[in-house]
Amino acid sequence: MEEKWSSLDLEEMINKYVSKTRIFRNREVLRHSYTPPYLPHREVQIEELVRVLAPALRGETPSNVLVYGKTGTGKTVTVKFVTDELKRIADKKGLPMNVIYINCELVDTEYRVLARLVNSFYYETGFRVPMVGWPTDEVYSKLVEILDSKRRFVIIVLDEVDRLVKKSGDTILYSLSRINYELQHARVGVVGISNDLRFKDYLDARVLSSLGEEEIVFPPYDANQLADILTGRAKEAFYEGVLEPGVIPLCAALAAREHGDARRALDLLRVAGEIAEKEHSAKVTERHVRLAQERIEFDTIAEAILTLPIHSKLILHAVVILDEHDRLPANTGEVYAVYKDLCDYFSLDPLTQRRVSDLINELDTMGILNARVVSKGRYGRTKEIRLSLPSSKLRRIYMADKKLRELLAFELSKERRLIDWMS
DNA sequence: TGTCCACTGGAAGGGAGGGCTT
DNA sequence: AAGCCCTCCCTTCCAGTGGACA
Repeated sequence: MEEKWSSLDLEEMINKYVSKTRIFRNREVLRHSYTPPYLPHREVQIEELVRVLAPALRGETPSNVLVYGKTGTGKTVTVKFVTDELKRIADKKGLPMNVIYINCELVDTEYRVLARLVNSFYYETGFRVPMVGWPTDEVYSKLVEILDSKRRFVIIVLDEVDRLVKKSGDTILYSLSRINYELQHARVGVVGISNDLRFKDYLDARVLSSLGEEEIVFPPYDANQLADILTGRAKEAFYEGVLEPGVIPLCAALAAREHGDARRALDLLRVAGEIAEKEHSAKVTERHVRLAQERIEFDTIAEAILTLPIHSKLILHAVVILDEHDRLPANTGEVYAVYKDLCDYFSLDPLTQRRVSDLINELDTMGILNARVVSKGRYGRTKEIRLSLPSSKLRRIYMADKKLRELLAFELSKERRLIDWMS
């Protein structure tokens, strides 16, 4: 084996490896899952949170609290930071405390939240609730039973709780916020984290009175604050002198434009570093940041489109076809007609217009389409549908997917018929 | 001023697909 | 195997509607 390696190959390999590690000292620091030891510009919120939750350490019932702020304002990381610390201190004091973190984007029904809560005690009970199958109230009783099996403090963190409520209503919050009344030995505090500032509007007054006892608002970061955050992380993440001076301000400025999203700022910096690394460049430059910006935008949208269910893909493509025949904005009826043709071509049963109307709304929320309800008076009330990005970009994305590529064949064989239909 | 278009979007419910207990 | 239960995706039905037009 060894004799196959010439010293030249080896030297090249070593150089490659060396140059590969020259940019990043530790790129993990730039991921949003990373909890830094210090959170700049969140001192006020940290103190608020401590004030609300710390009573648990004195053996009192902690208040429930709602945490608001847009994405990337540091809500999750701050809550994790504080609860980790509480847990550490509680452990030191020999006080039994559990912190349970649930992201409601994935766990988005009452049943699943309860099941997840029960299952988080698996290590203690050796018991698991299946992800489906049980009556919901039985899971709840089981939870109460497990919680109350001994004296303890439990902090339940529900991240993206607005999603849960929009999808499944607020009964789960109601039961959780009242759960202390059913417990003899244990005490529960709920921390709800919401991206939606109008979240309270969705809540029943009874839930609001107990869950919204305390509120903490996380304002967006401005460009200077973002720059501070990035500077702190960059020290750890990059080797010295690797970043050109304009890089951090540019990342901060771009992210500040995006409602002060620290997550986006970190992504920009990390991806810029990765691009520089791939180019074997010795430095990360502003050009790399611009490339990173482009790539992140493209990747997000491409990912979303490629994972769409087939009918949504067909609907989207119907709009693309209409666009390429200069037929935008189109209304629901027109999109539906082309969509039905596409289904026909693929030998699929078309969905009803009602359902398609909902899927169009979904594509709109994802930012792929732009659908606005308008009234055309005599000619009815409908949606005005446009693409939110050029069809050429969509085509580039299609090429990455084998099945989607078939969509491109559609026009060739059906073009004449479509043109007939349109005139 | 009323009519009427082309839908919208809520409500209810079906049924397939998952999984439980007995 | 039978009898439940939950979720997801979808259909069916339908009252409601903003505004151009007669």
